[in-house]
Amino acid sequence: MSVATVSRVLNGSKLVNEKTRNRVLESIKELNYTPNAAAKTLRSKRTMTIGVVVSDIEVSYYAEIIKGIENMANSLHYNVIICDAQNQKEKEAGFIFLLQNRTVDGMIFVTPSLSNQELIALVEEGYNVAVVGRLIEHADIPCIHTDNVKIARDVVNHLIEQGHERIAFLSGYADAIDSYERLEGYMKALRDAGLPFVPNLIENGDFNEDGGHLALLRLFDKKVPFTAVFAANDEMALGVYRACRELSVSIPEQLAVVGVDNIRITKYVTPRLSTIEQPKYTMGALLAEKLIDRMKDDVYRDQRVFCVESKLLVRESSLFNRKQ
Amino acid sequence: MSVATVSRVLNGSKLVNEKTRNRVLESIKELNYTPNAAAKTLRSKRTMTIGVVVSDIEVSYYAEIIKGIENMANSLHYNVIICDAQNQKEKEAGFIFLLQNRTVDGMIFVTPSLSNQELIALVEEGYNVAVVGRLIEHADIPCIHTDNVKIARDVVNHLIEQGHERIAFLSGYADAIDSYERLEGYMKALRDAGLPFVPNLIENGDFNEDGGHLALLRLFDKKVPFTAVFAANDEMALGVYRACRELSVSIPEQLAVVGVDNIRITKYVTPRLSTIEQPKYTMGALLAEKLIDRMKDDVYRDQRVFCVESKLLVRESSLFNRKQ
DNA sequence: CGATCTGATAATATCGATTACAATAAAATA
DNA sequence: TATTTTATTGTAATCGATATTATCAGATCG
Repeated sequence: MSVATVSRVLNGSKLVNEKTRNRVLESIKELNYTPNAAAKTLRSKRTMTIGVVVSDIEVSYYAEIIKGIENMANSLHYNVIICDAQNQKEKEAGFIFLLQNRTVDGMIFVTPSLSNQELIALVEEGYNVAVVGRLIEHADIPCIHTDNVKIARDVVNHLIEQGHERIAFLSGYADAIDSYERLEGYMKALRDAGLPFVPNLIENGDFNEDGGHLALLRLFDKKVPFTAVFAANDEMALGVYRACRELSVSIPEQLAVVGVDNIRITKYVTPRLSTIEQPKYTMGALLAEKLIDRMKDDVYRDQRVFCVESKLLVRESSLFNRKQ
Repeated sequence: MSVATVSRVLNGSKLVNEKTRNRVLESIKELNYTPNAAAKTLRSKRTMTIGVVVSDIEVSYYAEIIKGIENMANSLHYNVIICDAQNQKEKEAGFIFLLQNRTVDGMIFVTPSLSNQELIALVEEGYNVAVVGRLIEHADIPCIHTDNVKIARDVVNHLIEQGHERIAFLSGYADAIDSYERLEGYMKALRDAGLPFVPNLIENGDFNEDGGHLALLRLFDKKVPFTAVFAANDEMALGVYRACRELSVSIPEQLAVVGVDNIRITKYVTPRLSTIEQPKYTMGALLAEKLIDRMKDDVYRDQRVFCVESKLLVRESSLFNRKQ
């Protein structure tokens, strides 16, 4: 029994006699042998690991995506290393370095803060990269994103149907692609309905609760009338709730509120928050699958860009029809 | 410039001439060189990685602990691999196998489902193991836990002060150590206050919302009067809220509710949930520090078991004094 | 019966970093 | 100048698994 034979047995080579194979398997059990991953990796250049960089795992939207990534990867015999930047941009660079260092087989980015340029640079260095939440053109990067324009239109149309005519929009970071696209959808829906676009009804936030809170306070300060708020995500909508509580504004009677993401808390606040449900888990799983796919075989490339469907969930926070 | 010299430079050996060192450093930059982690590990037998097995990362209580682990580990130049069993017991065994396979330098367990026996077995196999949330006697395992008896007493005493005399207790899994110890504290507090212990006021749940919901419904079915509920954790308390909504029982007027853990949602529900705050982040950080400590140096061993302080946060869900 | 082929196994080079030891050059000393 | 020290650098073994090549029975064939 040489090391080679053992290796053959472990890798299911058929060039081993049945008797020898059994003898090897027995010894393996007896000695409680586990192959050394480092040695394997050193030789084969494969870690069977993919690294995931996420800007903040506490954002339940991201957490769900990562769950999808993880389960799919595991079922394909890959392991996942999660790098949580804890909302600190500067940490992300460190994680990328770490992942390069540990030579993961691929990386998935679940973060808005890294630029397309940076991702493309990684690809050019030879890494397998995939990204959630945006569309990168002309690069060999699997992408999964949602139709943000449609999301915004669905929300605004719903509010218009409820009789609202002055609808505020709380954007996220002004430079985030999500913010931009949602603003676009917001404007389109207004235009389609023949409603005026009032720039004063737009406020920027930061996708966090505090940002939503401040943004709404600024909005009230302006004394521009409005009866509904479309928050770029649920966290900001929670900030709106807080502001309304402080100012004794009742939701939905005085102000209708709609968010995006369908995070867990939306079902626990009073009134329950209307929001947009996205197939987060599926997004993660699908992306992981596609990434692993192209790591295996770099000749055949099927679809690279995926756009998933999202759905409006109407709850009490936007159910108060002004038309009647 | 030989490989040895380069290695010496990288490892900060002082056996290198200043000029050579600079020359090496320059080349490293120029070639964009990164040392191969697999080779390093193969040689040194150290991965500079610790594995964390968590029963369910979505439980924000655990998530916070893990954040503490991660930050501390990172600051000590260790990486962390998080293994989320997603509440599936059978997954945990697989993860342990994975961690052995990847030869992490140490493992931290943030899960109630693995038995002490199993953990001790790992230690006997030579792994460095640490555990959150329980106390393991006579084993070389750093532990961090809270004084569950005190937690329960604090809660029950608070309810008694509010004038409650018939206080129900919704336990978690009957066999979980937390359940058992909290029950003990509950009984002690009643006894100390000269109140009777009514076995019918105890119901078992599963530490999840649904379990709390069902447990409370069962409690109501019994027709045993009670004016307050001590839920073994916040998730179960949320289940209580749901049951009360369905049955139009008002909190806190008809029923006072207190939970444990101070998860985020507690501040968003109406009324806000009284609960017990535990220094989750610190627990994680401290445990990681201790584990890494003993991985370095297996001669000196300082304190192995830590018990952290927790604190009652009184909010509206238990603020309705019956004495007046 | 010798030559060729085949199936099974052993030997060995390799991956990249570390490290004990050897080698060399430069400096210090006799 | 010869010799010893010291400082610096190179050589080669090593970690454990894998892939390629070599080896060696038996089987098959002319």
